Amino acid sequence: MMARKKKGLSERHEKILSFLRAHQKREGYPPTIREIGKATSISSTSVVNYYLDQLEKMGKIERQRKISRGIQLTELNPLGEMFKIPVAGRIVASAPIPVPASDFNYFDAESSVDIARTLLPTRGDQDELFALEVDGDSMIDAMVNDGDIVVMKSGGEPKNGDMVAVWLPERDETTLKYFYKEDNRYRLQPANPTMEAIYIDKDEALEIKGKVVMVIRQIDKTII
Amino acid sequence: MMARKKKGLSERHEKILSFLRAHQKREGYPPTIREIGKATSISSTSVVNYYLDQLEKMGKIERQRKISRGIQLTELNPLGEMFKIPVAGRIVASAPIPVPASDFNYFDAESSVDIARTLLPTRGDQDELFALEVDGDSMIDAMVNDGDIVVMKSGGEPKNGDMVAVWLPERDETTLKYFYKEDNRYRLQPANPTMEAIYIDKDEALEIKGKVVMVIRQIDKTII
DNA sequence: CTTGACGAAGAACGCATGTTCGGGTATTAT
DNA sequence: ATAATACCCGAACATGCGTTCTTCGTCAAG
Repeated sequence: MMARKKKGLSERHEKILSFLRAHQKREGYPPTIREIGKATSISSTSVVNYYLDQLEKMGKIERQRKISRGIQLTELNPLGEMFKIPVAGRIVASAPIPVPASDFNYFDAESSVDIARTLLPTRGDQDELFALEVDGDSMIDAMVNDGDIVVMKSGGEPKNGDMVAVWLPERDETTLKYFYKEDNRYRLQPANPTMEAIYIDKDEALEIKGKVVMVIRQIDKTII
Repeated sequence: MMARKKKGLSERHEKILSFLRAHQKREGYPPTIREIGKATSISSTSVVNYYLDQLEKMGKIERQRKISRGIQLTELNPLGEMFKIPVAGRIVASAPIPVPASDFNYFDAESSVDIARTLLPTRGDQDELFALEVDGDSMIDAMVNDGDIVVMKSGGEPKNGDMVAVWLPERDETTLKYFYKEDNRYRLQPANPTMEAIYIDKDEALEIKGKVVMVIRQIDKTII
């Protein structure tokens, strides 16, 4: 008896949208007009169609005319927005980083993490990405803890300000630091601002193993 | 002239599977039998159906009979792989946490992060999840830095060992700590093992705003 | 050679599903 | 009051699309 002419989404719009979400998650494919009708107590397919047209104009959904179940939520990233990144191994301060072979095209599903594309640096070959699990507390000066997952990108020259994983052969040490090239040396700055930078002479060996793109800490890993 | 009776996946099986993957990613809904046929150079729908039946027996796909486009890959987690988590605001040491209203069913696309379900705690209402962006260096003792994104879960009693966001009214302070209930006090343990715990008497006020589920640090946010 | 399983077509059949149309009833504007 | 909207049926219509039936060629075993 009301809720008319109220601009924005009406109750039916909302119900349809949430049904679309639910159905897609539950079944893996979009519903038909009639299914939407049943779920939202709309008896006529034409009314559903009427609302779908409105939702499309509002940009909430996208429709493929003439094809069955051709309805997608624009908000819902059509799966595929995800990137599977292989976990190449563990990273410890006392050992070099296990950089994966350059030709890993398919990887074991067991050892990979899924990251949404929206969280990854846009552009750039994401095939060069790999991940490492941090072993031990030795990276604490980089604000990285035991069990954290470090996503790295191999290849490419590090720019000033990049966080990189470096292997210092003369110290037998792997470390994560912000990288700065200075006149006669490299400055490796810890992420933790309360800690001091270390300096590496230009003639001292230094191997940049990759650029750190992201750090993930899963605190509650409850299974079940 | 060969490839017959070779158990396992034939070339056609592979082609169909990869087309299913591609189509789902590209269009957001499964293809029809005829579309599969066209894409894999199979002229007859019955042949496609023949292979689909085999793939279903092998457990590679799941079919909803009689339903158009009722084909799903089992490999691909049928329940939307990704979870959109609303970013409720920023978290600072000097102010309480902005916990979102309990009835946010739809949220602005602009302020949300996508997290793969595989990285989130299984089970449990994921509707209670929300995210906060860290403002400033004040959470360094929790190994959390400026700009990090903290994913939290509201509701539920904190268990010993959980990392929680607490608001200490008597100190006007928000902090992230591991939570331990001890005899006459609460012990709030920093994530950084080199730092000391703080103790809160049982009669001192303490508000647990949520349980920290995940911390994400995007280091390279390069756009384009 | 015959038989049967397998791979493949093509066409017909029929339910599934999007589209359209004529006809309603409120609410609001003119 | 009349007209203009916005909402809402229900039903017919026209494809879309899964299913099934018939036929055919090939290969391996009996």
